[in-house]
Amino acid sequence: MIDMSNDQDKMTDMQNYFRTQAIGSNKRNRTRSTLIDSAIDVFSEKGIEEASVHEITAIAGLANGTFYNHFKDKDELALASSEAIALEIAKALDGRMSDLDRGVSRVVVASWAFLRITLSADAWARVLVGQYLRHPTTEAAAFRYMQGDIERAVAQGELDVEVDAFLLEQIAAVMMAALRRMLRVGPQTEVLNRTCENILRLLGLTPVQAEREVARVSGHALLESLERFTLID
Amino acid sequence: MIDMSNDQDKMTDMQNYFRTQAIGSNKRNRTRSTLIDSAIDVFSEKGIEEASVHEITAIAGLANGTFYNHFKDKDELALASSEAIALEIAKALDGRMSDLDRGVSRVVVASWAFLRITLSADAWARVLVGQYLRHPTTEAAAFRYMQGDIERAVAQGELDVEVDAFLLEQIAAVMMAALRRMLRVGPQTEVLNRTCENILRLLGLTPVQAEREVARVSGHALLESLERFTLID
Amino acid sequence: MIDMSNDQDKMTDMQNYFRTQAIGSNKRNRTRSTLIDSAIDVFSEKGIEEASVHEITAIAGLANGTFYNHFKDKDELALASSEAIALEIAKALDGRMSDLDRGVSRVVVASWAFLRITLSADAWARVLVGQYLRHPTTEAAAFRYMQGDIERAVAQGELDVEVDAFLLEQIAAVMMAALRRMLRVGPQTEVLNRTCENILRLLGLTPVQAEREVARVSGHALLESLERFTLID
Amino acid sequence: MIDMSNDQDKMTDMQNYFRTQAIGSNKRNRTRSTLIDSAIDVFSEKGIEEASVHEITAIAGLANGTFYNHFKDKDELALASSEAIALEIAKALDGRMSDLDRGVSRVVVASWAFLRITLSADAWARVLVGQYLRHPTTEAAAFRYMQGDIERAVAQGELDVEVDAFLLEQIAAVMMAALRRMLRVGPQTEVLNRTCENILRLLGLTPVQAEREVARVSGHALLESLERFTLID
DNA sequence: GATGAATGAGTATTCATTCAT
DNA sequence: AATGAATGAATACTCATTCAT
Repeated sequence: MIDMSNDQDKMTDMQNYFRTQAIGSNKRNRTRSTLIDSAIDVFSEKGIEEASVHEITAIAGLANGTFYNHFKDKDELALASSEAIALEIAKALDGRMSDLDRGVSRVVVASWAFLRITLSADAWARVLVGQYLRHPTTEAAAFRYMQGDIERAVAQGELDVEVDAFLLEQIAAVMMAALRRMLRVGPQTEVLNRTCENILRLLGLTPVQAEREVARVSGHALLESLERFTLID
Repeated sequence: MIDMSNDQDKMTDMQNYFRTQAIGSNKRNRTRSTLIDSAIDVFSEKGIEEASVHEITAIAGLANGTFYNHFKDKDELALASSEAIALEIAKALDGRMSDLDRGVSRVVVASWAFLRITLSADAWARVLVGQYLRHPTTEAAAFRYMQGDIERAVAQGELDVEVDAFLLEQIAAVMMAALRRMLRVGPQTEVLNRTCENILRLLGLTPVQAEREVARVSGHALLESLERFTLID
Repeated sequence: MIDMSNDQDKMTDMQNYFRTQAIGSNKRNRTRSTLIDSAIDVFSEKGIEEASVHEITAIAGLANGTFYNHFKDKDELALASSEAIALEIAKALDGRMSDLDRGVSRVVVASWAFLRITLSADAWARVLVGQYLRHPTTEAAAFRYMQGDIERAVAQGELDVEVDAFLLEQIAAVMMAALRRMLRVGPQTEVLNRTCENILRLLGLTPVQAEREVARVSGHALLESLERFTLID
Repeated sequence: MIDMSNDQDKMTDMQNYFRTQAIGSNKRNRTRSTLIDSAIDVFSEKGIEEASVHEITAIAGLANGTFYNHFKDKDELALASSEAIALEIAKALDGRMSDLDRGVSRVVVASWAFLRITLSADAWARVLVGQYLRHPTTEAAAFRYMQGDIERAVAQGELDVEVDAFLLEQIAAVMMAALRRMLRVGPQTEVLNRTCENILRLLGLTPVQAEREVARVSGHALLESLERFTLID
């Protein structure tokens, strides 16, 4: 599932990611996926606000009007795009973490991997950030999958925290801020680590504990593998 | 616990805040301030994106073209508005905190007060949040005034942390997330306290220390006074 | 001597000239031609500068935005209009002069006819003049078709002249000046003849030769036919 | 009266030409001249159409409203500017040609000098061309001063031509076309000579005679001096 | 006479959306 | 389902002009 080659072909593949996934599906789904691919392309380049339906359909090689057979408006497409991305990432993480039991470690790995994966495909990151900035709470939902791992850690007696919407929003906020920073300055291990530590601090660990947890995981083969992670494999 | 006595008179005052401040200044400044007042009004109601120059000038009681004698475009006005707000808050805090020496306490008070003050004038909060979501880093600069207090705490040996852009961005992110939440659900002491604690955690305190610091300050007369704080007084 | 029977029916026909030509073509072409007809109408009435896109589309019976499906801006439409006119005139002349061999005579007939035809449709003349005044060199290209006839005359040993851009510009200049005059004072045989003579003088004939060449052609059936020339016939 | 130095200082001088001329005049005249200088500056750079009153007054170092104390609108200023230029050139020529008696030679020298002088100050040329393209007949009046020389030549029996408005317009047209060309490609002796010959051809000389007349004058000290002509001296 | 802030009519241009084909 | 021409509301922005100071 892991692919070490980051060559240009992969980039091309990323631009057709969902369309490729939809091969074999019915025509409606294929067209829909083509639109999402184009949307991610345009959204990431010009921002969601500045993107026009016309440009998206043009890049998709479809007619203007076709868009409206699939989406009510640009907002719906933006939502669908970011959800498709979030789902894809969640699926990838789920597969990889299946044999990881400790809730705290799962939180660290998931956070680290989320940031890392997203940045491997920075068009995806831009869309997630863009959608978050437009509708912070809607998008914070993208992190709700982490809720399960946090609650697992609570049940395991490793975290003492009330898991509520406010907490998830705070976690989403620091992750998104980290993502924005790395979209500007490029991926940085230090930022990845500090962000994970900050999340653990928000979850009630002391700085020392947080650092230890991140260190504990950072030698893990899983994260190593993610260093060269791309979603296409 | 929180005083929400935002009677209409106060609201009216807030809507003319900068114009009132500019009385006695020259005509150019008065008009400019009038535009900022209107902009805050419209921005907070419909969002910066959806606001039209036409509506802003109409509410200001000015001609459309007058806008362009003062601002290049809507972006410049949005920036000017949020900067005017941030400056005003900074000034208010500075005055009140002049006899508070402990850096950590200053950070808590400032954070608490920032959230509290902003919410007393929720139009201001909406503009700050709106501008933050459009230009997160530009606006994060609004929090840079906190940098001094953090560094004071470091110098006093109470914090052990490297104060860099990443840290300030993370703090801004949690504050803004808290602000957004309270703009939705209304001001809540719990959110104010938890947000302050989170900031202290990001600054390297343990959860226990953070809670103690917030508790220590929360009985303080200064915060009490802020309970009924409005900027016009 | 000149037939000015430009009855209203003819005028009406001229106002729909290109639209009429495009009947049978696809919708896109028909709309485009409709816009050109309207543009010629408005341009000739108020000048290219003063014409507004709004007015053009209103007269065309189309929506404002439709314009931008066909032309980037007013300049592009002005260019398209004058080119359509020039092409149409060139086609009309080409057909009529097919059995005229002498280069010099062709130059005279073409010049005379160009001025004459244009004036039969003075809206066309106004557009050509207007576009010429905005972009003299671009529009001078409209006269480049005359280059072939001049070179033919040179090959026939009747003219001794170097045909270069400067020469064509000078010829265009005198023709356009003549056109402007007649747009003010109405068509005049004397102006037509003197302009043709001037062109021949610029081409190197002596005044006597020039006069003789014009006289030689002026009894010609072709010119007679042009006396009552309108493009719809 | 002739100045051989074309250094940058002279350029600066040209930009203040009329203001400098007006030193010693009353304030109203000085302000008016300052406006004309600025107008020539802006008109020549962006074209008359694209120039704004605001920009002209800004460059003049005057307030917006001051403009309207001196001119009704931009058109009036454009006219005043081109007339001021034409008058200045006419004055310069008049002085230099006072001892030249032959009408034909005066026409050649005046034409040659007009083109040459204008190009020495190409901002002037741009304004004259710009104004000509907006109002061809108004500006053609600038050439009416040549009428006297032509009539002198007729009286001397050297030209056999009827001097009427049409003829003057044709001459103006070829001169302006030549000017436009040289504004594009730079001054060229060949263009100067051919233009003068063309004017003589329009005046009824044969090509051979025209060439001889131009050659006759071209060795003349007066033209030689104009090679390095600048208006400031 | 000069100032320059305010005016507001006027225009270009975009773009989501519709609908006949 | 897909097409793509047409729509027209919406908005930004310019700039000549006025007028109180």
